[in-house]
Amino acid sequence: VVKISDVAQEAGVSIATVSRVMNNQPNVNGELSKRVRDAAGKLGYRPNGIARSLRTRSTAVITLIISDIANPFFTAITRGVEDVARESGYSVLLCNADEDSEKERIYLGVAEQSQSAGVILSPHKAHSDIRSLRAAAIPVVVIDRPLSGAEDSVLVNSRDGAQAATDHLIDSGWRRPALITGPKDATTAIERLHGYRQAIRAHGGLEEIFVHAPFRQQGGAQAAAALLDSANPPDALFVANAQMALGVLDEVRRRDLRIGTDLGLITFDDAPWAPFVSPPMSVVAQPAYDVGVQAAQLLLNQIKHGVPKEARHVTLSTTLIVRESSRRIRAD
Amino acid sequence: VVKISDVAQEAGVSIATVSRVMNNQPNVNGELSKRVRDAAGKLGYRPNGIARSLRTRSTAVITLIISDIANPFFTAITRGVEDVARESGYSVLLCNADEDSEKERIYLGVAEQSQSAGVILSPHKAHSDIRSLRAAAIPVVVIDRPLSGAEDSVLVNSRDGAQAATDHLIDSGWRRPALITGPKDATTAIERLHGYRQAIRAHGGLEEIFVHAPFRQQGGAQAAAALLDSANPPDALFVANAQMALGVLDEVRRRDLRIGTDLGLITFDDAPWAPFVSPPMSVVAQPAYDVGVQAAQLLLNQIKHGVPKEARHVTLSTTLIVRESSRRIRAD
DNA sequence: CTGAAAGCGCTAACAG
DNA sequence: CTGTTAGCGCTTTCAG
Repeated sequence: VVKISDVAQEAGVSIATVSRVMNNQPNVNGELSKRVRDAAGKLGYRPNGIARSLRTRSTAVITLIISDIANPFFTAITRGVEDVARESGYSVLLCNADEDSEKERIYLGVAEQSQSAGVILSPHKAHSDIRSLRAAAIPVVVIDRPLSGAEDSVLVNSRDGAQAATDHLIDSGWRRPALITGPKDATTAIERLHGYRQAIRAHGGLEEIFVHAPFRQQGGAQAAAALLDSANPPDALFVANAQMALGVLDEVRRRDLRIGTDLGLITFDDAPWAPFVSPPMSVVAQPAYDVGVQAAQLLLNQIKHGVPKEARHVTLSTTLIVRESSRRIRAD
Repeated sequence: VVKISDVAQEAGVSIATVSRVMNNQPNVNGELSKRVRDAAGKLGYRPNGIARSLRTRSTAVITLIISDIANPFFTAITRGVEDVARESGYSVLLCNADEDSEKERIYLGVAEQSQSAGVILSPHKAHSDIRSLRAAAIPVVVIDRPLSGAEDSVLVNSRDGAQAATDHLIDSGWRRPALITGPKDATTAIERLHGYRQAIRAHGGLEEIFVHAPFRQQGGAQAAAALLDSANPPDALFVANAQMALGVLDEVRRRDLRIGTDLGLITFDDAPWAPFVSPPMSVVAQPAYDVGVQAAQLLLNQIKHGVPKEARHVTLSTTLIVRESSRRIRAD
């Protein structure tokens, strides 16, 4: 592998000069500069980023740790952070924690040890351990699920969205709307539950029916099965994310239930396929791309101006998109 | 930040000893070892991975560069890679080249400069430049689209899959099946075109109808529009990936076409939503997870035993899954 | 404007 | 079994 001293020798200058031209610093004689570039080109010199990082204690990459790469919500976020990161010359390294605290811990470790310029984290559980990043003075912004509150965050108001969805189900004439939400220890799952409850309580005489399940297709399927098999099954389902919704759809089909007459359905997240399933799925859409954009901006800001003493929190809103799965069509 | 010498001082030993215990090397007195661990714990010492890498010229991370994070084919691959990488103690850094040669180039650069243990690449175009990785002696395996052939690869036989899909369309009674494939410079797009052509030619008297478009939802929509607006429109569509299929579905709906009577439809990739759209989508499924698994195994093998003189190529097969979108229902 | 030299934090001979 | 020491490849004062 060719290194800086090789180039220096080839060009007949010192390594300091090579370093200067490679970093486009001013104060270099034009002719020398050319000689260095030629030498570098000829030798195929590629600066060693590791060595540079060790010296400068910095890199131009930001680490994005998401909960589940198969979830369209997170992929949309990813695009958002990539778009703004790139504008500022940063690359983004994506880590898929896969709803697993252990994987998350590992990736947090590599982010730290690889001297990431900053990390955007969607914490798996409320007690993800960010301390080592703070100790290493690495900027952090938290997305989707809040952490201690001491760090910048961009969240979306799940609760209101859930309430709106539940209200909509009730207003559409469904009498026993149930909620399939995520695990008990996921903040978003709990927030969605709160919103659902508020709506149920606001209307009188309705029963709260809900079940916790993993934020996965399987989880949705099993939860739906449990609910539908119960003695007094719900007549409508509000599902807490798109992945689970797919599982629910599977279970619904297996039972030959007709959505719209036998069962109402609405889900969180406007997945790309939502308009095309049968019938078109009503959803409460999260501004995922925007979450990514704002998180990246917050992070870049920290990278430039240092970690702020006062954490900034931005909260985005959902929007209810009514298609057909939630409408009630009288069978009679 | 606390470094190795701080720990050494605290524990009253040399930095070499600290290094040894941190790396679980044998030949360390039990008592000293304990003292070091205590000191490290007390001080909150975290080894600096950058420095370590600089010294050892290696890391335990493998870089996976995919073409499009929103494409379920690639997310499935990702899982496969992660599962086997993790078993061997490697982390995987995911880079979304986003069907953009420039982004790909940048990520290739960070993989090299960050001394990645190896990279798995889904090349955007057939002439992606891998040379710097080879120069840096970084193991590479190529997936999905072939490169020069001089590197390990795991591909799937698109051509046969495409042929099978087209045959199926014809056998189902469609008379003017058209293909919507990817860009001209994408190998997979071309392979699928070849397969389509083979099928069309094998049956006599059929016209070849195809259009190239970006491997995106938008691309699918525009291609479908163009085809459907043409003087002599096709009666069936074979779409080259799941993303595009969503766009086609959109266009079909806009025109109020009934799939199954007005139009036959089949697509590459068994996306999670494929069974749930209306009507359930026939697909030719690629063994995506398996592609990831095999690629990771090949890579790990290279990392352990060095780059083989003879490149190994594995080719996986597709499987045709007939659901309803491709069946022809006589309107009369 | 250019070069010499001092490290960044860590590992790995090499002695002891 | 433990410590000393020489770098990994680069950036950056500090002199000249």
